[in-house]
Amino acid sequence: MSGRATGPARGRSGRAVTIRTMESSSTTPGGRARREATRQKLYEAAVTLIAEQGFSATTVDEIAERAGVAKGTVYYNFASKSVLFEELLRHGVGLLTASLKEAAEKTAARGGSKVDALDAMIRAGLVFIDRYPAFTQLYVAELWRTNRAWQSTLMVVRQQAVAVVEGVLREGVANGEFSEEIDVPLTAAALVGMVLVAALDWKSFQPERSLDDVHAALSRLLQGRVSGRR
Amino acid sequence: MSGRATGPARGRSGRAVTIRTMESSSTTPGGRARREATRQKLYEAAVTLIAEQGFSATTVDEIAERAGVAKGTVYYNFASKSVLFEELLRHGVGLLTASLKEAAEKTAARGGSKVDALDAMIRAGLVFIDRYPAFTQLYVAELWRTNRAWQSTLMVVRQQAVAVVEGVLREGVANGEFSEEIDVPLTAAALVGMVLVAALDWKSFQPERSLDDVHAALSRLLQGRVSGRR
DNA sequence: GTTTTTGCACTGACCAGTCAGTTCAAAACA
DNA sequence: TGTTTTGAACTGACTGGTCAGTGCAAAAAC
Repeated sequence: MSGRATGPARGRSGRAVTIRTMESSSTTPGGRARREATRQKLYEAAVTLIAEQGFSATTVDEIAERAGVAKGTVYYNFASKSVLFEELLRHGVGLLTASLKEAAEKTAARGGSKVDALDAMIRAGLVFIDRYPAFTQLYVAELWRTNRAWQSTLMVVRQQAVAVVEGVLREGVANGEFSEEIDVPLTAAALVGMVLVAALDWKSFQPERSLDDVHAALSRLLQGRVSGRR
Repeated sequence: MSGRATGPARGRSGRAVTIRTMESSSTTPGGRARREATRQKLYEAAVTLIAEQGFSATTVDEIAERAGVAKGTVYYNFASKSVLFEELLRHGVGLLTASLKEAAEKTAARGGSKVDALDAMIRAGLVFIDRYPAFTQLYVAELWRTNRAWQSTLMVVRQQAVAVVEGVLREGVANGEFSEEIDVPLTAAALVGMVLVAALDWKSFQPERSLDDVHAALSRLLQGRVSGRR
């Protein structure tokens, strides 16, 4: 409604300094919840679009439109498109890590074995992917890229998640439940990959299958019940 | 011959055309072979750039520059950037599929079990990824995307590769080597994922490890020798 | 009163794809 | 043999369009 009746936009000559109102995520008694809601909407819009098309092919205009928000609002809330994406990554992996940890700890509290813990984490991973398929998709697509701005963010965040699996494997080796010969980092990566790829395939190519079905198949593989009858 | 009977070379706006000093290129193959060589150079340039940056973030100018070729040559050889990429995908997955098939067949000819065949295919997969890490990276990054031009190409090509694994699993079920309860497509996807993710992690985060090391770790997982001592 | 959002015009950089012109190996010719 | 012609392969400046990010005043929310 407003806008631009008077005062021509400044060209190159009068390059005005960007005056961005303070980011300060600190104490904002005013519309803290409101701002948070806007950011959430932007995350949700961005995650699906970027999962479908990739980061570069997704425009800020699209994100704003899908979030039902003005483009200016995107830049009021995030310094740039990349920053929005990085925070999205951090947020998403944070959820996953917490979920994995919880699964491992609950199993331990119940006195379960380490295989049980791994199994519980597989399920937690599947539940996560079931709930946030787009995020998972986007994460996998970006994980092994190099030369991108958010590369370091991604590494940190990846390690947090994998470390949870590695921890359980190491405890299992320590208490004799797992062979001492297993390669912890490699096995952890393989397990994560197994779940990731199986789940993405599930969602992409046979979405009618139930989570329990998929979980059972992966459990069987984990416990070496593939070879050998029954 | 076209134009240029008189005066210096001119572009359309009268700007003088740069006359490049000719590389003598005495060993240049002429005719068809030359074109094929150009396409090969373009594939190689494109595969690494797209693996690093993604499809949309990679420009045709970059690809041409890295291939040591003019931009126009890209469009002389491929209808578009997408077509170049699609042919790259087809070419790469073709190599992988052939390699997996060969591994399975050789094992069968040797009278090996189906687990042996799976193990041989794991190794073949690792060898492939070891040789073409950039292609693998790019493939994984694009596989679960939707709304992209090459979506259908990707599906076809994926199915070719996974089908080889599924075939071995089915044969194993048929001859009683594998449990009848296993879910063939899901298990195949999980196995592929296990190898893919473990290998990409290997290449990205611990490239000093030997292929045998990685293979041993995955073999152990396949044969259920993780839980249980020794 | 302050913070957040809106709406939209605007800029500058970047980029896919085009096309008039150039090169050269091999075929046709002398 | 040497010379001319042909046309597929290649070149790179250029075009038309797209998009991230800016600027700002009014309005809405708090």
